[in-house]
Amino acid sequence: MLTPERHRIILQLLQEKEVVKLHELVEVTQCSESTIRRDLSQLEKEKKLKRVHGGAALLQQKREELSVFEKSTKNIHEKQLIGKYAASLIQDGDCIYLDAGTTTLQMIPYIEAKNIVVVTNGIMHIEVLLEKDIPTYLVGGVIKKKTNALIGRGAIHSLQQYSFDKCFIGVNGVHIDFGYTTPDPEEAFMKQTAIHLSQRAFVLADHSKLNESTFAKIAELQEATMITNETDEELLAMYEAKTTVEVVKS
Amino acid sequence: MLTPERHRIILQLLQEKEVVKLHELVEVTQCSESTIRRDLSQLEKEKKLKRVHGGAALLQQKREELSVFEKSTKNIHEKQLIGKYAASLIQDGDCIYLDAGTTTLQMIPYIEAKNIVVVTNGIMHIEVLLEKDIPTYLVGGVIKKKTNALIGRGAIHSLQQYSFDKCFIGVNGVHIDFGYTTPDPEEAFMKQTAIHLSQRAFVLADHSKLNESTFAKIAELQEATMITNETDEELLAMYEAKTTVEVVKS
DNA sequence: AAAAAATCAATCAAATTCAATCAATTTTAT
DNA sequence: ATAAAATTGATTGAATTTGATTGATTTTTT
Repeated sequence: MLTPERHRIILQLLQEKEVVKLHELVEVTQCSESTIRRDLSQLEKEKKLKRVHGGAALLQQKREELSVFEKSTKNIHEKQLIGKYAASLIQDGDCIYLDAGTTTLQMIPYIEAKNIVVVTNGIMHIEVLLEKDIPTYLVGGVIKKKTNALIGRGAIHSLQQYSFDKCFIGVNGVHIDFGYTTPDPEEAFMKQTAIHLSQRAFVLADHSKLNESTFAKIAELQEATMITNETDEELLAMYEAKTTVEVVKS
Repeated sequence: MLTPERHRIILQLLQEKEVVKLHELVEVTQCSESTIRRDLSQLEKEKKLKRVHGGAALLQQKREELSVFEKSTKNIHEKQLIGKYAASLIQDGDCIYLDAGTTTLQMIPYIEAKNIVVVTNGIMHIEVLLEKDIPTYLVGGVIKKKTNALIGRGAIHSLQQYSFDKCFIGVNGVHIDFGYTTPDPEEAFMKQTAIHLSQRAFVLADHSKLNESTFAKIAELQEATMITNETDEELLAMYEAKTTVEVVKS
């Protein structure tokens, strides 16, 4: 049996069943495990399917991408709620800065305002923004591999070419004494600069970030409006004494 | 049995069965393996079928369903060869500008030089560069959706912060009178600027680009070394009179 | 948490298929 | 009719594909 014939059979079975076991394929094609494994490897490389333990699975373009960044996002549901609310704050004609990070990424699907312009330092954001036909500017700079964010001198310089109606910033820590913090000083400086360039600044922080603090300071609490989903009244009151807090309910 | 008759039989069998083994064809036509092999080679060259190990397969035009990845790769093989050669020109410690586009994208897997820095305006390039742990800077600017390239005033300004040992530029047309050209003036200006910022400039152009010209001029032929895979001696001599040409052999 | 079972990637040698070459034959041009 | 060109089939060693085997990894069961 020729290679393309096996490939055709594999893909066809996959279309019908969504997932297919290696053993089934061995049965159907009457050739060895090794051969099927090699076929699956190749087809995976060609982006025709996704290998899984025990066989292969269909990959739907969009569902696949979603699951990738679903994996990368703990507390996805909360982040989605926060993102949806934050997106509702954007108004027609706004110039927006979207900070890199998974929380701000969640905003994009919910953006409905027309005629806006978005500047971002998040490479992952680009694809989703362009899919929604939102005119997008990317700041220049060095790419931080771990977070796929643009940072550094070049990024700051590039950012300072703009000014914004609103900016949306992700943080790793929110603390009553230490303010908003994040582990990387370079990233912190990026976020700080964006806040200073914006008329209004919003910090997105799900409740796991509250009362936490990390190495590098971004800004004082009062320099930005905090958007969170924490519902504990006592904690809330404490922060509300220092800054504006908007709470998203589930 | 005459050649056209064999060809007709081969194609007809192929239509019916989608794939056909060499041995079947030997049986049916009653001629030698060698003859059938030659037939298959020729029919493949005429784009009537695709040879595979053990026989031949129908080539479906409905590659629409295929991934963006594959669509983006016309002349992939030639581009890979050119890319591989271009990558070999990069030396340890170089500062490189990589223009957006599929040809320069093909270079990245073959880059072996150590301690280099890459600046690019191609968003697609980033993922591959980071995978190879190459420190990467992205220029800022507005994102052109169609080509995933960063262009415009911001991009130019961002680019001018750097200078390069070498730059590698993709073009759409190479013409003895009109020089290097590309359809979008904004992109042309980006490429032009990069060339001016580089000690040495290389233009990557597979042979389908030769003797073509498009709207916006990038540079004169002599402003960059041309890397191509065209082998026609006469054509080659014509270009070599005007600029340095490096030919990649397959 | 440990053991068992299943699945995996990597490697190997055998079998198949391949491209390249050459001489014999057929076709074509003169 | 003769030489040149093209086509053919056989042969060669090289390249590819294949199935089996190995020990490692993952999943399931105990």
